[in-house]
Amino acid sequence: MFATDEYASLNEEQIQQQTLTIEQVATRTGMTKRTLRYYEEVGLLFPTGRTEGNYRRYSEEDVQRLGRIKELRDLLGFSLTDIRELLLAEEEREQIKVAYNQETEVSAKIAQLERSDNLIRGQLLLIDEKISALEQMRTALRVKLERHETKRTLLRNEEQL
Amino acid sequence: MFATDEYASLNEEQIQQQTLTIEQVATRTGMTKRTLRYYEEVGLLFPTGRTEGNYRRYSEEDVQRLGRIKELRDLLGFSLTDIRELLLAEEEREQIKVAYNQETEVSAKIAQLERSDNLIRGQLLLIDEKISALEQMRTALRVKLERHETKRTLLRNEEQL
DNA sequence: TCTAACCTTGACGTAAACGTTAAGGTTATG
DNA sequence: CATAACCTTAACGTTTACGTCAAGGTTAGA
Repeated sequence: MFATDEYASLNEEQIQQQTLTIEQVATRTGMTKRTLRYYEEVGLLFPTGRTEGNYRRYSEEDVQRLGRIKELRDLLGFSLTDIRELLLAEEEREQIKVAYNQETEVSAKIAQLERSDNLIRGQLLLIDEKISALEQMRTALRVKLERHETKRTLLRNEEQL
Repeated sequence: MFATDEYASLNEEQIQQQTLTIEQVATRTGMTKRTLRYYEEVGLLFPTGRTEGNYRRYSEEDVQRLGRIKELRDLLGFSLTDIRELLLAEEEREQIKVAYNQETEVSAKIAQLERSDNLIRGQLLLIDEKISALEQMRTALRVKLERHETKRTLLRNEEQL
């Protein structure tokens, strides 16, 4: 009764303190305001709310999601379309989870889990592929460093003579 | 005397068998001819030779390099500009290696190695960053799979009752 | 030597991912 | 309540990484 009414007890001003303007989100995430609007345009991130005057208001969750998006974009080089699908897959899993919790029959519950697992395994394949390619590159570079180290040791011995 | 004249003993036809047309390279690498021409335009890959009539002729090395480029582009999501710089850094290391071999003074040789190492370490940082981001994602997904496995076991036990 | 099947260099087109005004509405603050 | 500072949508501009003709030259094979 107390926990569930947690938000109902907040007034306007307090609610506004919970949310962020587009400017605040932009500086916090290192993205531009244009980018945030664009991401909404292409269905990547809809801010949680809008003010009376139609100003965007972002929640902490929104900021989290933006972080995810940036990671997928910058570090992993996914296209925005790819990212949207990845995040959609996650949301789909969330839905499956809800359905799972509401399901009473055990065999149906197990089936939901299987469906979810398939989505996860698809993503794991993508990731594994990238990781092994990167590890190969890393190994190659490390081998070069080691060879240089060996050469340096030889040179220093030579110097001693 | 035999090994150094290896290529001089080949006639026109045999040389042509060593090289590949743009079409052949395209099919082999899974890229389009347009892409190959574009990569030359932006300074990413210059085919080893040209025929009398100005047709591009690619060597096996060229194909290797294209493979590298494709990997960096598709798997790691680097831009063509990034890739050009990465490959340039590698070529720079090659140059340092040559200078290194021609250098007689030990301290200078060691300095060359250091220069080369710095380039390598820069690339390693980039790669490590990407790998750890990917590993985090992988771990998160695997944890989910395990949780599902646990749930399944519980459900099956429940069924037995 | 002739011709079909290649290749060449322009040059214009396109999708993705934003950048940049422009014209006007909203909000916060003295 | 005025107004500076912020926000909105709309619309056109830009860069990257190619796709797609077009007009003409080259090559390989009968």
